[in-house]
Amino acid sequence: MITIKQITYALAVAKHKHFKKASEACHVSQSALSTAISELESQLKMQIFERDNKKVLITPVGELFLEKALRVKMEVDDIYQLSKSLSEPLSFPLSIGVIPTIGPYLLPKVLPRVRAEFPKLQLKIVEDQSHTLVDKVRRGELDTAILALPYPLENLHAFEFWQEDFFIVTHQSTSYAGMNEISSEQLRESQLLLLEDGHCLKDQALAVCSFQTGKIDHSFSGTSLYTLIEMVAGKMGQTLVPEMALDSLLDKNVELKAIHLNEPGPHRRLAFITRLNYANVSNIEILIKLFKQQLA
Amino acid sequence: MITIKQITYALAVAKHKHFKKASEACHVSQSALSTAISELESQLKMQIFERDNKKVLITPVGELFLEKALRVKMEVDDIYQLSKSLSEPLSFPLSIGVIPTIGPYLLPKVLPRVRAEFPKLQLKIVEDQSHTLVDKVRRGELDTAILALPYPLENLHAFEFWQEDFFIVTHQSTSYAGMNEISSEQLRESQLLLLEDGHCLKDQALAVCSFQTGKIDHSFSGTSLYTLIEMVAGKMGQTLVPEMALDSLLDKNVELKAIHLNEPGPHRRLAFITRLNYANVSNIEILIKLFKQQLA
DNA sequence: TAAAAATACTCCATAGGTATTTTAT
DNA sequence: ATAAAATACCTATGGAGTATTTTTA
Repeated sequence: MITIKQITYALAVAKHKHFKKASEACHVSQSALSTAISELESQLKMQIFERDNKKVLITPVGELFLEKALRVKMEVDDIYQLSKSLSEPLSFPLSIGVIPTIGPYLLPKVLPRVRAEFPKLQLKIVEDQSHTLVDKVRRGELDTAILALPYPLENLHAFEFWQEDFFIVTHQSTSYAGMNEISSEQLRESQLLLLEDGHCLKDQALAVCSFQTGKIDHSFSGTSLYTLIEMVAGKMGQTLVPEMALDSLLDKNVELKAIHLNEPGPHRRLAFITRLNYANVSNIEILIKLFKQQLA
Repeated sequence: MITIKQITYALAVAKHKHFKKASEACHVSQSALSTAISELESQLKMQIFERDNKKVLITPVGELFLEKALRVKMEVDDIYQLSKSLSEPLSFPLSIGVIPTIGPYLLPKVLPRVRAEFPKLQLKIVEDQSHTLVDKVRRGELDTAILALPYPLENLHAFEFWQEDFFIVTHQSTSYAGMNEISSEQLRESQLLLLEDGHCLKDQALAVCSFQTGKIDHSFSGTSLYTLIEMVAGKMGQTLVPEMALDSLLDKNVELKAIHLNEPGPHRRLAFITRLNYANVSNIEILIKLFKQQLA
């Protein structure tokens, strides 16, 4: 099997038309280069160079060989180039999954900064529900995904980077509207509007308001937080949204009021998940650092 | 420096998604392949595969690497292909120089056969005078050249393949026209028409008719045998042509007569010349065999 | 005779093999 | 417990160096 080294040496000889000069350019002895070329020629059963003590000529087949050899060399150089560019962090494609109750609110806050800091980074964002994202991460279709915990994760790493409380969004006309804090207990009698099945936010909301099962009208489950907010504006009940979503959801609905849900502990924790042996944890860590800075 | 072997192994792993199967495909042990991949990854400072005891995944950078690696592999395969095709003789480009007093008469006789026998052969034919061709062969611009000997050749191989006599072409109206043989002595009084300086045929003709110098009118030197024949047809004198040129020169000039020049020994010997260390002498020998068959 | 490539010879790095260990399911 | 990759360890090949020889212009 021929080697890249042989090819490199052959190209040097072709360039310098001189074995000694070529060997110096390759930082090896004349002997080493000479035997490498001989070996190459005998392996390929072709004479690439015609040489005597005065000149080095390239044979017609040598010309053909060198043409191909040069292309090999360039491709190999490309590989080294790739390797080098990777020593710079986040300079290669990264695919990130994100759930619908995080993506639209988190990414606009953080991605501009990411793009500014790592202009070479090619980001592929996939929005889907947690279970789909977990599958994709497991199968290697995604490098990582941003989920809201608690969520059952087996054999995956979770890199938590943020935590937040829930807020109850209600209409100004309800009796809750004057409150600044509310407990789940106080919501016992209210109509809670939730996302449809599959959204982890629904399960997390139910977990926080564990008493609620009877009071939830599943016929009103929404497909996104925006639709839920529209329903709240239509006085059909209350809903529960994560803190980071408040700004974009409420900015033009002046008749709506967000009330902090006063329950012990954070309600959801945001985390990057990866396979246990994912290659570029360091990049995730860099992203997390940036995310924290932007969210603060 | 990474090796083609490492690249081959990596491509096999990417294909089989399994180290053991890949190692079998490469006819090496799992251990050898495993260490080769590790070494490749550490040299490139990138993780190409993510592996555990159940699965092998390709990392995003691995994907980039493998893309380039595949191109390298294909180019290298091309080189092996080239090597293989060379084991078939005359399957690669060959440049041949030929002098004007040989080319137009010899090549139409032999090249059709050559093309039939070696359809892959790409022939580049250069027509020029001997001294130019010798230079080009020496500099490696031509693989070989077909010359007429005697000709001074230093440090070149001559592969003689044919020899022929000269004929005197004269007009039917001259006193020579009835003869079948003629000696140079009998030409002493005739007006010889020769090619201009630089054509070896002129020198060879002079050598055969060594006495002639006084009787040659250099103001009539021609640029090709065809022009000389036209001058003979115009009754301006006689000329001397090699045997192989007779057919095409005389076929429509019924008023001309060719007379064998009766001098001891062949008048010119045709030979391929090459550099002493030319790579593909075997191909020249194959050509010579074909040429002889076709000329006989 | 001189300049250049080839060769002889030695040494060391490394590729490859077998056997074993580690690891995660 | 099992399947798979990693590792330890040994061997042998081959690549690289220095010194020398061959070659031919």
